[in-house]
Amino acid sequence: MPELPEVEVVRAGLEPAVTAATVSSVQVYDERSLRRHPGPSEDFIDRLTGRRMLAPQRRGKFLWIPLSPIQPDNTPEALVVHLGMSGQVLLRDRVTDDLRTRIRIELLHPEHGPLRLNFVDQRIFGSMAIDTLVQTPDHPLQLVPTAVAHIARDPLDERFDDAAFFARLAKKSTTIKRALLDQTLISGIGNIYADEALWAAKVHYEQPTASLTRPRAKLLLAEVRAVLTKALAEGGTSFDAQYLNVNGQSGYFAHSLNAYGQQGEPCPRCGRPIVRESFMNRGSHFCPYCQRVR
DNA sequence: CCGGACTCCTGGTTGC
DNA sequence: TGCAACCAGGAGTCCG
Repeated sequence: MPELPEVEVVRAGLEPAVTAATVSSVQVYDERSLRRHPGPSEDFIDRLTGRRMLAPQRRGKFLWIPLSPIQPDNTPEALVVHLGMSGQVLLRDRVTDDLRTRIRIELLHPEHGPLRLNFVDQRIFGSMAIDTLVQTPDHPLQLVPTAVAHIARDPLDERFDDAAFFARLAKKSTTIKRALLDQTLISGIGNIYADEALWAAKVHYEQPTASLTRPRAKLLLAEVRAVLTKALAEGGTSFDAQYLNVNGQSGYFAHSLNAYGQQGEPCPRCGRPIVRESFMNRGSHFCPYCQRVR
């Protein structure tokens, strides 16, 4: 279940390997991984083959690799990757295969030579697509894929507007976990880090956003950043020097979780049992004593 | 605007 | 032991 830290680990791992590399060939083994590509797989292959890749970018859980334009006046395009629930982008040498590879992209890098990207995805909730890049409304020089245009900046983005976020929270009539998972409000947070940040800030997942005091909202945002930053630091430590095993799941369960999946276990703060409740078709894990609606 | 239901999907786990 | 039912959830869509 890759969230912001896992996706950033993938982005950072891909950066030195794909930047300035040229796509020599593309194989699509499962068309379902192109669900979000506007066209048949032949179109995906045609538009990607021969293109040169630029530095990978990320917003929230979306990752994209801008492609060098064929003509200077062409509409800028990018290869957009979403890992969904189980997606991985594995950076390999030219002969390594991986089980459940849905799409393979062969690259030639001017310094590193031939490389291969295996897009592996067990559950096929993830996808690859070629998309056009458009301006972001709040920054004329920054481009994002059209599929990402509605996604809010993430809390580790230096242009994330804390005050605007608090103002939108106060105006909404919804509950806080729903808001944290709303990628148009704040991006990059999934079920695991939502539960972890709420636990750390002692906020109940059904706390109405409008009644969350400003100090508590500030604390919650700080805990969101702390949880994401800590996970990022732990996930970013397992790089292999020669061939980076860029793995969306790496380090995921290595870090200690205080609430997520801990139902029945003692709350690390008060010792009372963590409870799991069903919410939004997923589990919400929390301490009923530490985290109360108020 | 809001929330609930539904869709996509497969492999590990649970239950009979 | 074997097999079916269940469960996990990110994101989009549709509907009331």
